[in-house]
Amino acid sequence: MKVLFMGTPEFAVNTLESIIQEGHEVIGVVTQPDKVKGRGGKVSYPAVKEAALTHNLNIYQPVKVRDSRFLQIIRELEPEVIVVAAFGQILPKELLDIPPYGCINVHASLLPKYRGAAPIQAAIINGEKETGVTIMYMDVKLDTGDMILWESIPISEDETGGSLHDKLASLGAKLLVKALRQLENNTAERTPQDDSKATYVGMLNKEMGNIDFTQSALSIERLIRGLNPWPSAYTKLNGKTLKLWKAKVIDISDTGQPGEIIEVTKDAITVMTGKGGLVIQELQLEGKKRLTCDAFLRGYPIEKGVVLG
RNA sequence: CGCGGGGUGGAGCAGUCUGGAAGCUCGUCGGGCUCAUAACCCGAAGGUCGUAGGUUCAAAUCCUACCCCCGCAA
Repeated sequence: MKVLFMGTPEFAVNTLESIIQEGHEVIGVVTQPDKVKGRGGKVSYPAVKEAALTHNLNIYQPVKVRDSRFLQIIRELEPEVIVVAAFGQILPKELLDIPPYGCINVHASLLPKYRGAAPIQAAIINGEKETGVTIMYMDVKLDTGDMILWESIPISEDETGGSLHDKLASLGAKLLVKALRQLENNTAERTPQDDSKATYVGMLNKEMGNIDFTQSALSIERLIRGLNPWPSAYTKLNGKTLKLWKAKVIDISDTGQPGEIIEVTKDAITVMTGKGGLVIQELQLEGKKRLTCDAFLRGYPIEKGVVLG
């Protein structure tokens, strides 16, 4: 099929590659404009653009896809189907109506749960036992379209946002290709979402990683995993940002205030929370590398009684 | 030219301001103690102090350029 692909970050790359491998004709790749990123204000390309470049595909980077000139360009490409994966812009109805087979989307959750921008991390943070990927037809509202295919995977005890992202990205690619086949054969089904069960999650931002130690150790631990590797969960130690990368919940009775370091051994720091204790196993001080707790303590002695936050 | 921290035996750090013998906490190896140990005691190996120049009698330390890692911002 003649496919127009729309996507931006790493998550979408798997899907793009799979479509190419499957032998479809990718007539164009639409991605977000280049942005100034990184230290020193260097310009970097979206991951999808990098991939598109290596395959010599036509690349479009409209600031707004709803721009009429851009819509005209798309019409002239005459795509049979538009595949969208983590693109980052809302598609207007005029665009959705262009391809005869419609616009289909790869979404990293089991819809109607976790509609929106950061479903992968949300599933971990909320302590879900499983999550998955849904392939659906797009409509004008956000992630509300009829579903074609979905598949679930379990969330393991040590799952991080990064590890789950990778799993779902490859699962999503697999399912999307399968859905394309069904579209071609006219065997794709439409299952409406149960809107009454819908939940929404917003974009990830730095602020949500600021650890509130009055929360339970359980939910803090999930936050740490969910926001790993980005934007990461953090607190403050002696005025400096301290990122927490790995921790373990322990059941202890109340001693000390939330955020207080109640025990320091040679290779672990235990912090009091609103409910239970949190044993920090891996952390990173501002300007420093990510370290295991024992390595950190060798060069940065910490006293019991110090309060984080 | 976005702001800032840093690169010192295998790990994490001190030492740099005020040039003058390579240090600390661990790890590793050997020995001892012990019923035993991740504990304790004794000893040993292991370093181009990011790279290249410069200043100096003398540079981890001062000057110049470059490379790499990291936090913020985006």
